[in-house]
Amino acid sequence: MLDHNPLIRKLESLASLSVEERTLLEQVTANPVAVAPRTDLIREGDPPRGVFLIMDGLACRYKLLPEGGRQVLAYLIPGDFCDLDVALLDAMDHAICAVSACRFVLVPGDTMRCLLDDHPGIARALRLATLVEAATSREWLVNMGRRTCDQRLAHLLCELSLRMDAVGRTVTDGREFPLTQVDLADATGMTSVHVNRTLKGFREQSLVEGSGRQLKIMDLRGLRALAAFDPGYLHRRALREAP
Amino acid sequence: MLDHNPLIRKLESLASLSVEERTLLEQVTANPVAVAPRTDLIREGDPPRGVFLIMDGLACRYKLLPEGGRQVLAYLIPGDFCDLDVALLDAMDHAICAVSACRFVLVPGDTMRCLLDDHPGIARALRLATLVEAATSREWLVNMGRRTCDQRLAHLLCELSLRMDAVGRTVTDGREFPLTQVDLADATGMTSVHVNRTLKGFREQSLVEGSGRQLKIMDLRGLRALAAFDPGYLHRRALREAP
DNA sequence: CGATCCGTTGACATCGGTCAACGGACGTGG
DNA sequence: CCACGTCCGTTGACCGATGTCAACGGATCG
Repeated sequence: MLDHNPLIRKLESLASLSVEERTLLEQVTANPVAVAPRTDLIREGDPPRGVFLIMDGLACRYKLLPEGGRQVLAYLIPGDFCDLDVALLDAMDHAICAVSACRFVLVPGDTMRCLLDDHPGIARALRLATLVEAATSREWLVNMGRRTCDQRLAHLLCELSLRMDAVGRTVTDGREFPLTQVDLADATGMTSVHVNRTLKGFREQSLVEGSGRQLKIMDLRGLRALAAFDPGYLHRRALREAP
Repeated sequence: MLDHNPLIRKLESLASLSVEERTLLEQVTANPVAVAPRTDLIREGDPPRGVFLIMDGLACRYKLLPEGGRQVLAYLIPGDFCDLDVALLDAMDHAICAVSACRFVLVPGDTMRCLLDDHPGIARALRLATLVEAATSREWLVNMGRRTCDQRLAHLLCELSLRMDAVGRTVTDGREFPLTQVDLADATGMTSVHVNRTLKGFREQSLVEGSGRQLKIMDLRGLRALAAFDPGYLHRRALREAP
């Protein structure tokens, strides 16, 4: 019963949807836009134009620093969306960028209001998903504040592989890993040089194989142990007893 | 026209409320509960019992690590509340603790639903406040990932002083600073030893005076410059041109 | 064919953590 | 009222994890 539509698949894992609700979601997501890797969907300071909904590929939220650095704040995978109520703000406080080639839908504020106000099942699932994103953001904070670089990187890999697997888009099997070492560094508060060294260490411990687009997780248990990864914050019962 | 009720004061700064809406909020917040410093309002793993609404004092969200560390995820000041939709989750993924003596209200799920569904002005303001909290959480991520310890600590002090001032509860005037150096360390991913050294540096540069409960910000501009503090993420127009 | 991006590696510097000790403030119980 | 324990702030000595700088090679693309 796994839907091919990542949004519906994700929402069904969080709440049950009626047939009409599913149909409505199909309609809303019917005509995604494709963009090339490294395309900004929206930049910091821009007025929000609606809710971005990722249908395919990998995107990220990020902020640039005056001194030139970049901090990745979250990865958005198929089925993810940016804040439901962005329309209430007059300016984005961060940017959203396609990391790999992406397909996405831009849902206008009116449509969102309709989804949220007139469709309790959808509203419930969307709000739940938002809570999970907030929890993920908090977990990243723990990661940055209290873990070593080894652990941070391992944690990110665990989270990414788990979330991607959950929408049927495995990326850590050695064929299509979408992140460069610079991306990993910007997400974990590390240097790309140190990401490289850390991955080398992982390879020596047989935790991963390959590198670049061929990165492959060989020992998920090992990575999880290293990172003290506890998937509870993702609030997916199905994931708690995942391998 | 500044209300004494911190919730109403905060929400009025985000959206306009009708007279009935204000009255309703007065009712909801009429009987706060007082707790001693260092009391947990709710712990990680507990089922949510409603929405906590801070009326007085300072609280924080935090997580404990298996290895024994603690990461503070956010500070909640008067007028702040935890996630509006927590009722949808079956377990808290983090804890909430009173840092100083606090007064708070626990708003039941039903009451929240009523506030959100039947009172558009309140709903709008509450959702906006939630977006600001998410933005703050992201800014903390930037802080942890891309700034030096000096900057991190300065940034936290700037944010705290700005937010507290906005609800009329100045804490950085040398009389009632509520955080210990351990608290500051747990929030910034530092060691309390290093917080101490960093504050000493701030004193030597005349950025602050005193320490402990007497910490006093002497040169807010200097701290802001050091931290590259840009209050835009707080989305308060009134704050952008603050001193 | 040159430019560019990305991964890789080595040498070196340093920020910030660890460990340890101490003293003052405060509260509590005898 | 005193003695003690505890929490918090403070400081010094030490060291290791991680950043910085620099160079190089392979892949990809126009």
